[in-house]
Amino acid sequence: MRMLQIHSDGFSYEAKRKALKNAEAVKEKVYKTEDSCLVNFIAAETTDANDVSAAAKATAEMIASAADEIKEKNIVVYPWVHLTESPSKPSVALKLLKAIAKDLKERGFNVVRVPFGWYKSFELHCKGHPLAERSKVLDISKEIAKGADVDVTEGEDLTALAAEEKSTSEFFIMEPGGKVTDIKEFNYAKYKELKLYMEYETAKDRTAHEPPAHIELMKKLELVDYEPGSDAGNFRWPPRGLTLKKAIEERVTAEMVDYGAHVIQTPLIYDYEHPSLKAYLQRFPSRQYVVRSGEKDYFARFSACFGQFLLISQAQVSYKQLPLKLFEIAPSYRREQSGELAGIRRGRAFTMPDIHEIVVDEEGAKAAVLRQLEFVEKLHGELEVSYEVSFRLLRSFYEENKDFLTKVIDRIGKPVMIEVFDERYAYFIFKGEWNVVDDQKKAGCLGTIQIDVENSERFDIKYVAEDGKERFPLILHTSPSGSIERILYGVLEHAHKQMKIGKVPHLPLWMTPIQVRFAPVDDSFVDYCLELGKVLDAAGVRYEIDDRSQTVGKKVRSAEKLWIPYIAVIGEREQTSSELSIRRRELKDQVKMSIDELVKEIKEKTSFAPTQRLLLPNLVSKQAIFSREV
RNA sequence: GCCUCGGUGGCUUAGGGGUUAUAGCGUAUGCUUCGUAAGCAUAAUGUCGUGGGUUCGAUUCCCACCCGGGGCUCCA
Repeated sequence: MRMLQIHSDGFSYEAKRKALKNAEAVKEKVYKTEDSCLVNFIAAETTDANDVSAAAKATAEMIASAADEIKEKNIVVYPWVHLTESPSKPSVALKLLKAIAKDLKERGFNVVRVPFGWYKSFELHCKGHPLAERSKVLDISKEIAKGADVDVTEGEDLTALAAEEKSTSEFFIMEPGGKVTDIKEFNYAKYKELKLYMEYETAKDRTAHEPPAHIELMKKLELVDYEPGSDAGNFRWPPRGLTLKKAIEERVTAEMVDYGAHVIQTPLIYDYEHPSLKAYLQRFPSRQYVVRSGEKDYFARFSACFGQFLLISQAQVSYKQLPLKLFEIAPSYRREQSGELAGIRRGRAFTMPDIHEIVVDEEGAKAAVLRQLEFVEKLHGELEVSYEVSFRLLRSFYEENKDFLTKVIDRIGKPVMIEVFDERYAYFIFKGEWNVVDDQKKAGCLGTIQIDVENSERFDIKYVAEDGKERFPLILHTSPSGSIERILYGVLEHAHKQMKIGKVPHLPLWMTPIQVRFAPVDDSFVDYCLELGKVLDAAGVRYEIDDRSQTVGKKVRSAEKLWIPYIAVIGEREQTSSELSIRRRELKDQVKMSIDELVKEIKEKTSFAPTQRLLLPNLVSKQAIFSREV
């Protein structure tokens, strides 16, 4: 929408002849007033078609505030297409103008709407004061992206926010066996981290004075870094970090394949106008990245739900295939508020392993939760971090399923926090969360299992039942591990906590980019290192050779600063004896072993993880320095 | 989005309305060929976040914007 506003002493027009076949019918072709008025020449643009009523409301608001500033009660709404180079269709323009006029009348202004689709003559007399001539531009698609203050039109459902506000919750701790204790009464002596997690969840003051510890670590270890050329909260992954990221992705994918998932890939951007997506989006305040393509706006997905739901809604699904699982490593985007961003704990771009499991009914869903618990617990264990579990349940579901919940908590094997809420503010009736607590006592949610009771209908996802009829299933939304970024955050924060209590920080061996570093004592042993490297290549062990011409002390220091778990100094002794001298980080020792024994030890400790190649040259002298120190 | 603190070579950082803006790490070159956390010497590298303003003069003061930290709100 583009608008030219003139504060005028008097105004008149005369409709001469029709410019459009379907021009408005006009009773009075002539209008004239001597009263002062605010004349608004308005052109509707293509973008306004995205949401005419929102554009109308925003425009009316602009006019009303301008009128208030100049204390004017008389408003003229004048269609004037020539203000824009990308006019909307006439029908959109007419709808917009009518809606603007209606809105302004409701605000108590005297409104004259000049007929649409005519060639007209007009006269006005600009008052010439500083506010008498103004122009305004509105791009409603941008306003849609901003979300908050956009009008809600017919049939839309924005009840989520309101429901969340008035929803009341009860918090308690449930132990294996089913014992329930109020969160304030519970004895946390043996459960320090659970206490921290509970305090975080229920705290009013979340003040932290230091930057999160993982931010410095992620740069120093050259794993991941901010990209200043992108939007805030978008990261770049140099090769060490990318190796780790892919190792985690492949690990989770392998687990999901074992679980029986259909592994897929779906688009990054989606059409705002798609009926199912529209209904889904309107349930929530919008936090999307908007992507403009030609005349249309798309949004970057904020989870894998859309693509997976659209794919499965058009697939043939029989009860025989249930429970049916779709899995995707889904790069996703959420335009979080700037103040919410915190390193890789919370960014605007993240990589979410996301599985949706389609089940027949609530019984099927509960059975699926018990199955999914297994891999969620297993994967979190492999991250070598401590975590706290919580469940959030709708009261009715909680009341009817206490036995089920007890079974779940028995499986978890330690006390968990329970929140029971009275009003369903989102699509789920059950949500499990696996959380890490960082050094700032803030919690970050990794894995999650949710039972979704409303999206099969919204996305028209059906299966054919035994009786040949189509039925809506329930859907479990699950992230087996949480986003890769969040995992790394958890791992690094855990390492930092270890450091603080005097332990050696480390990355889990299976994900660490470099498992072995060779430090030849001088140039002449580089060739022997290359030979040893071939053995590691064959075994799928990631290594590098520090072939820079430096002292051994300095090479060891460099490897230690990168937290490399196995450092092998290679010199005359090693070459002649074929025994390696290995410095093991975690055990803080130095042992003799053959290359085969080294391979065996590493392979045994990482047997559960798929082989991931190192994604940069093995020779350190050939590696660019991205953000590491030495 | 709002409040608040910050941004000085690749990184960490000193400084401050006025001559040529520090230092360490890293990098380059030369020497050193070294045995488990820093070998020696020399050199290069700065539009002091960006844009505008005040001033004889701005990296320093003011404004706007961008980026980062913290907080509020938020976290489908």
